[in-house]
Amino acid sequence: MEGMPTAQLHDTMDDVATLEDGRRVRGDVSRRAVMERAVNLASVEGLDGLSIGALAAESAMSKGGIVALFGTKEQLQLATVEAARQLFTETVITPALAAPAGLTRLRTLVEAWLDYSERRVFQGGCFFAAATAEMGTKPGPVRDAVAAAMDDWRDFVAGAVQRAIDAGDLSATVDPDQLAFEIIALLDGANAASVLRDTVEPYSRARSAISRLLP
Amino acid sequence: MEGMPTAQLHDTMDDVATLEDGRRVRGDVSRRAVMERAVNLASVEGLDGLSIGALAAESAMSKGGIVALFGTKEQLQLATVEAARQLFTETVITPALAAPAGLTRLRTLVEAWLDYSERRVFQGGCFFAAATAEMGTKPGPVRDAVAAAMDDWRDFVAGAVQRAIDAGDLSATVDPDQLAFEIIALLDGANAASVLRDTVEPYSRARSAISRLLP
DNA sequence: CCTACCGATCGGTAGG
DNA sequence: CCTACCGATCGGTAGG
Repeated sequence: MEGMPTAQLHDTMDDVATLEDGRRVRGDVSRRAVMERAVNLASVEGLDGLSIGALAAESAMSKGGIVALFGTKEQLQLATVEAARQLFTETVITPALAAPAGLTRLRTLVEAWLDYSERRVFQGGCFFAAATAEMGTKPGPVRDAVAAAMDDWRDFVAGAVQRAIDAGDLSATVDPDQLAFEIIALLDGANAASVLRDTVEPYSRARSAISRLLP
Repeated sequence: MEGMPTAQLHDTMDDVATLEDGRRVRGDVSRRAVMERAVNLASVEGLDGLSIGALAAESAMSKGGIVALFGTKEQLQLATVEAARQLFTETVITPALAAPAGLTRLRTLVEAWLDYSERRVFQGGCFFAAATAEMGTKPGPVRDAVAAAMDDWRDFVAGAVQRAIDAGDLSATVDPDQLAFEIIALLDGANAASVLRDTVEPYSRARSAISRLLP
């Protein structure tokens, strides 16, 4: 490992499969296994509540091992946000992109999101709703990473609306950013109410409100 | 508002020290001074991030002093939720009750809430939005207290919608619980986006969406 | 990846 | 309300 800023490189590279000394490869496998726990722990305890010691215990690993894999706590938090972003993309974005652009894609997107929240893909409900509330008031790289992920998500929804307008499915008078704001607010409202009260009823309310917006 | 706590009456009293149980009176004064800090600390750091030591430092008091005033950390958290509830009521509910029942009251309620969030009555934005996201996944008395406060709020909004229906301002086909859900989701969505990105633009989006719902 | 250890802070108690 | 103190846990380092 001498001279190689391993932890930094890993932040931007997932698949470093073949290396001569083998340690990097095992590191990647370990990283992925630990990340699965980290992402769920953080969705319940928060990104600040995600402690190195607790993560080590849940991963059957020593604290030193976690530190060796991820570096500082802030680097661990950033890796966790990135892992959550990837899981969110696979679960929500990918199914929507498989549907034809227009109203069909928008409806698929909404259903995929509601399903993602209701199925508790993250143990504590939507990871990013929790991270937004927690980090919104705490300036720094972690907040910036969460904000960037939320910007991407909002832009994706607004883009899907624009495509629906282009396809003639929605009126040209619709403001994509405005509609995206409303859809996201209703989705997040359902997630928050469902997690707090442990009911699925809010998902019906969100579905009903959004279907009025997407005629 | 009949159940006004006696603590608030001391505000206008000059000579509290002359009461026979002098320690209790000084305790009440201290409690309210500390609570002002606690509520803001918790809105930024979260209810779990609200530590006895940090609160003591911000209050120019010893840790032992905080413990003597509030007891365990859980009791401190419960007192903080209750103090936040009172401040929310004064800031949002009271102005709405001063307006005539019906659409006018509903619009006043929405404006009071948006103003409450934008003015950062709590340092970290809406206290209850943060508390909902944080405690929703952590069963216990504190989560129950947050959920009860949110239930009261939702019922109040739904009640205001029902009054507007009764007054003939809204169609009798409107479902008060559904409309309350949508209004609250849009308000919370504006709060979350504003805190995360440090913009006021989301408030305009919420205003525009809600005014479509309240014709 | 481990053990062993560091200073700081956590919630809470004892005694005044 | 204070000081003094408790065991546990925090993030992180050293050395292997």
